[in-house]
Amino acid sequence: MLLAELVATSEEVAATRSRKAKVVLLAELLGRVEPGELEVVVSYLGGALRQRRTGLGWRGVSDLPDPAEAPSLGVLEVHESFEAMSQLSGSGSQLARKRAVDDLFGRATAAEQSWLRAVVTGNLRQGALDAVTQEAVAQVAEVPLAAVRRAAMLAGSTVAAAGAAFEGEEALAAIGLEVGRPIMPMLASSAPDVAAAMAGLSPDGETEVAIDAKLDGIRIQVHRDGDDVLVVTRSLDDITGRLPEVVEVARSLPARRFVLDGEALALSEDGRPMAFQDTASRTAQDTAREGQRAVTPHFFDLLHVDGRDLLDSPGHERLAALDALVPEQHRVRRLVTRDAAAADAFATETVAAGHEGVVLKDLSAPYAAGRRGSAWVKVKPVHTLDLVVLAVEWGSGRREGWLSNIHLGARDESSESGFVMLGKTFKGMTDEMLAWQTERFTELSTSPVDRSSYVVHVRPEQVVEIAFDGLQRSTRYPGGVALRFARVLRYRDDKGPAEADTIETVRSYVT
DNA sequence: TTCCGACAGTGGGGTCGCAAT
DNA sequence: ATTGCGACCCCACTATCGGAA
Repeated sequence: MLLAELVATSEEVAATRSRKAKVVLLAELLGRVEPGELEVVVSYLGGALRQRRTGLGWRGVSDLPDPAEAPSLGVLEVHESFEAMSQLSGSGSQLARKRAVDDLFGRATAAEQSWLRAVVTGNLRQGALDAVTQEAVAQVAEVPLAAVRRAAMLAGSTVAAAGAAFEGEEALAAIGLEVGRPIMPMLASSAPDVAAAMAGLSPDGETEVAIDAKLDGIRIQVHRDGDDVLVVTRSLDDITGRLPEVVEVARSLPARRFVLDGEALALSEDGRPMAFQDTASRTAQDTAREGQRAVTPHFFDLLHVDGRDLLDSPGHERLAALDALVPEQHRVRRLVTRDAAAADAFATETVAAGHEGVVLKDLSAPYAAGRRGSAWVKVKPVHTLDLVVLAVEWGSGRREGWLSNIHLGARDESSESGFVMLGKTFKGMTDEMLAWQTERFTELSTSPVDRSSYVVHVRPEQVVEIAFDGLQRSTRYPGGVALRFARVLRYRDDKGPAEADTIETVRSYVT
């Protein structure tokens, strides 16, 4: 199959908003794949290369040769080209990579170049990724969509499930949980507070709900098969070598084969959790450094133990098995209750102990791999500040033409401008707000609003109420701190910049 | 007919290792 | 030794489609 055929389909998919029409287009292309191309094509349709890392990013594809007049590239050729790039390392590899890019992109048409660039940078915006591709696979292979989804979650990717889908429903159904093969982790939706979460999970007030402490670390899935241990992250990246303490704990547990779900966290000497940045630093290092705190596992679910699959078992059964396997010190703190007040008190204690929040769980629900269902609901405390907009950036994609991402500052008398920047945010804005702020910041602009620069500076006059999860150390911003997960709640026209919060107030939020 | 679950898109902060300078 | 880049960790929120109620 020619890359041009795939790119043409991608363009058609992007051109329609109907998801059903996208599925039809993708299915039509999938129906034309040759044997041996299936995995590459499925991956490309979903907007991803088959290589996990190529060493190429936005910079690596920012300076391209002139495009070819006519299409000639085959999808397998493209795959092999990226495969060769992914193998490059060591001195001179950047030059070799640059040559490979020039060669590949020089043989691509203009349309193919922009598609390749989008896929390399992970920015293929065609309104269809994994889920829509799965629908197309199900349609062409004439198997139930639910079976494709389940296989994809258990095999860890849609590509892995696609081959089985074309072999038929039986091959698809044969894909189960295998110890040693990562599955997509179950995710949580969110609620504004514990009461709302309880109301959703126990509407009658009679149903018991599990409440777990939500630890602010790295999600881990731990497989053990005899002496072999595998530790993977949320995106199924293998980090076994970086977490020897976790491997040790896994080997110490009284079972031979199991799959655990949990969170890895660095604790300080007093047992309180360290800042997320410290856990992240430790888990990102290839080898431990001298004098560094260990990262310890805290498990909250058990998916398999010694031949017993628990994925489809209700939560209370999985938790019972978890409690039997894992000692308390390596389990997440948990309360089971039907009492909303008790749940709320547990959440308050948990946050006071330095944790991120809580996750409330439906005890009758199975482990829904890869889904962000309503069975798990997270609740985190939210802080707010009134900050001043210092600049705005032009948006992209559906925000093209709108001033979107705003720069946030707190009052700071010691600084020359009177404000110190704490971060940016594009979150929480409705289309109506985007339209309003585009006009408002055009009025306030002190630099050209003509797109010659993507940042537009404004007079520091507009106050905005910002929600955020906490502070983090920053080397990027002059105040030494940055907001974590900042989002807009509303613009405040009842407050002037002189009434905005100060950097001292900001610093009073303990991280 | 209305409601709501699931997706995709739009980007934020940080950390590390590596290659080039 | 520094710097820029790529890859990964954490992620919130809105708009939209299409099936469920």
